[in-house]
Amino acid sequence: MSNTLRALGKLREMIFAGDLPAGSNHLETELAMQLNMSRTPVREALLMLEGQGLLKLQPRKGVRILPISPSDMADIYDVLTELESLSAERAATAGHPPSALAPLEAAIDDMDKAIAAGDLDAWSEADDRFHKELVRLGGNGRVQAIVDMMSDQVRRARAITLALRPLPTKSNEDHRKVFQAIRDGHGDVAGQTHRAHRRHAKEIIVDVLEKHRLRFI
Amino acid sequence: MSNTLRALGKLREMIFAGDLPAGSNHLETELAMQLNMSRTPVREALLMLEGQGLLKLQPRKGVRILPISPSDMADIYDVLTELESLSAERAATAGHPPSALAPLEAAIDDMDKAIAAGDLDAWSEADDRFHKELVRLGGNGRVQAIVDMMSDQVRRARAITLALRPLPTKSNEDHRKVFQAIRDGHGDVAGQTHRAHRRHAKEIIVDVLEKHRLRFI
DNA sequence: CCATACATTAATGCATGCATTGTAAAATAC
DNA sequence: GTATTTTACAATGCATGCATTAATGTATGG
Repeated sequence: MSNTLRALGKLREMIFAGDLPAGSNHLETELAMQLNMSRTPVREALLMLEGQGLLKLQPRKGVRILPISPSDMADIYDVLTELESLSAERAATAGHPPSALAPLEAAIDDMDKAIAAGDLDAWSEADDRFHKELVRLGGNGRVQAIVDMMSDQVRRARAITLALRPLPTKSNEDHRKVFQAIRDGHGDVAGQTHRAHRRHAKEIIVDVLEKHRLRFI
Repeated sequence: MSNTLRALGKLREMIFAGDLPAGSNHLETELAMQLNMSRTPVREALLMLEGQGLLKLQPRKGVRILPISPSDMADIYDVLTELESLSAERAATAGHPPSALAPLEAAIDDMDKAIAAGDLDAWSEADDRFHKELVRLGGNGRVQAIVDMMSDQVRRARAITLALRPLPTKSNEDHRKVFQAIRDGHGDVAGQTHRAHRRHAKEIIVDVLEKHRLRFI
């Protein structure tokens, strides 16, 4: 495995773990020291991460880890809403055999269990799985790539927002409705239900972020 | 201006101009020679272009310019459809002053003129302008970035498809309907009209690509 | 004659060093 | 004391060179 890829992974971890907090600046040389390699592979990794919107290379000022404002989060949620809803619609009309939908249902079941147990981490993991599986079933590779990228950004915010908002006990009813629509081949229903669900979730998240003045995440 | 950015621009031009045809492979060293700079900035530009989905770095085989299959084009159109329709909806409810909508209407007028004159290039340019302006009015920066990226890929295909399909004389009626809905603040109408318009356009393009067996673009 | 193993070649991954340039600090003038 | 100019420093952009490694061709054995 190449050093560039190692640097890419490590830097992502460091960003998500908060070792490189949003808004902070870091010099290429320092990062290379920390990662124990030369500047070249680090620089290459940084260019990729810049393309993914996680940071910005600012000559002579170091790389700036980009903060996510409530308005950014609203933009991201809007993109996710549309692309996931499209995926739900396509998943419903793609003619997937019932067995292909099992992972989706499993994710919903796991969310129910996590809610019953009050386990935020488990819920969060199962929710990720649900959305990822939904998009996979949609069958559009570009949608998957975009959603993956945006989900990364949301994940940075969720660690904070999860603790600040009520456990989403009701949201799983929506997930189940979407699942049933997909299973029954009702594309329009699947898409519209998911869109409504997501637009509602967006309101809640953005509200939380604004109330707590969480400008930096 | 940095060599990396120059390389980025030049390589893009070369791809769109067909100097680097889809499916072809090129060595870093050769590209560096052609661009009259060292491998480092070329390599950095190539990494960015890889992130944008225009090519793939294949160790020991050179960079491969990615072809776009009809199925790829279908995927891209689906993404554009959803994100542009969202933009139309948001543009309608954003409370833009009428003056802000002038460029949009101008683009539509120019398309009418181009159709009347049978000028394919002028129509293509005005159509680009319409879509770009629509997304700008939608006010979501991430949507703009994604649409820009995907539009690049469509542009590679259009040079071919434009000559193969009938002049889209009817499509401008749809554009005008979308414009009116935005002007009148009817978000739902704007979004749904644009979505229907785009889904129709997708069918035509994908049909053309498949009929002509245009696997590589 | 075919398959497998080895050798050769060349492209890439990466380290390193240097020139450029932006920034900040210091000094000078007002 | 403040503002402006100059100077010095240091981070980056990029060229270069080397080691690694994969692909191709060759040779040998079955």
